[in-house]
Amino acid sequence: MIPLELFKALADETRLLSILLIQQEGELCVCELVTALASSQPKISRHLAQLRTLGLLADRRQGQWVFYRLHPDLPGWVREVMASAAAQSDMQLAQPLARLEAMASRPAVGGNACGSAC
Amino acid sequence: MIPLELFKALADETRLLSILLIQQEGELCVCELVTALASSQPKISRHLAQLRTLGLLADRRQGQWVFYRLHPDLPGWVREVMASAAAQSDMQLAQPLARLEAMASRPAVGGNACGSAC
DNA sequence: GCCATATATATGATTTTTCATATAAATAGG
DNA sequence: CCTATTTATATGAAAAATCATATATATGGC
Repeated sequence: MIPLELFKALADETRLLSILLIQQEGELCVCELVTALASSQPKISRHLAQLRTLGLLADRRQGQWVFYRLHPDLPGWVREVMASAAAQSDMQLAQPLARLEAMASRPAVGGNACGSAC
Repeated sequence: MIPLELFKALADETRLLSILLIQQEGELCVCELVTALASSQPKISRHLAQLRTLGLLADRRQGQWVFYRLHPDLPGWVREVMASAAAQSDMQLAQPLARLEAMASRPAVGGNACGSAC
């Protein structure tokens, strides 16, 4: 990963907000990002696949859901850039975070699909 | 300037290398960047104008040359992002810097247009 | 079969590049 | 001083390339 590749990856609103939300929440599935960003499922899925291919995100399948998180091996300078951006993104993240909180049933937290068995 | 705008500005090879070279050298004119990046003059000029319009660069005309420098009022988080990128860009900057050094007569240094009178 | 996710194709939109030309300043010759 | 001529830079317009989105289809787990 060279700087030019990172900046291209972060130069799209959907990808930037997705990665900042994932950074803040630790892990999010596709359907949560679809709700948070009020976008279509194929659109979100395609951008997440792009970030995964680049090595910025790692994914984990849990039943019907695929959860994305920051790739554990991210170099320090990449984390630095993302931290600088995150510190300036309160306005951009407020509404997506509100929609995330407002989700009736979120996978893997509170009332998730497997109930108290998980 | 929001993070998305900065990342879009840095997501082009010509713009990224231009701004990193300017950061390292302090100030460069258009013709020096044309040589360093081995690109066409209109191409360089357009990208510099874009960076100036965005507030990332400031320009100064000195005779026939126009010198570009980092805008003095750049916010700290922008400088942080650029510093993280610069620290990873030795490979990308090596050849452009070599071409810069190899320029027969560089404006405002060594043998410039006004000779020893300046 | 249903739900969540992924992929393929086509299309629209934006970005980037090039070409030609314009402005502006220094230089040389009369 | 006046008028080419050269060098440096900028810009309008068009072509070319890239990117993003939508639609439709496919896969995989329950």
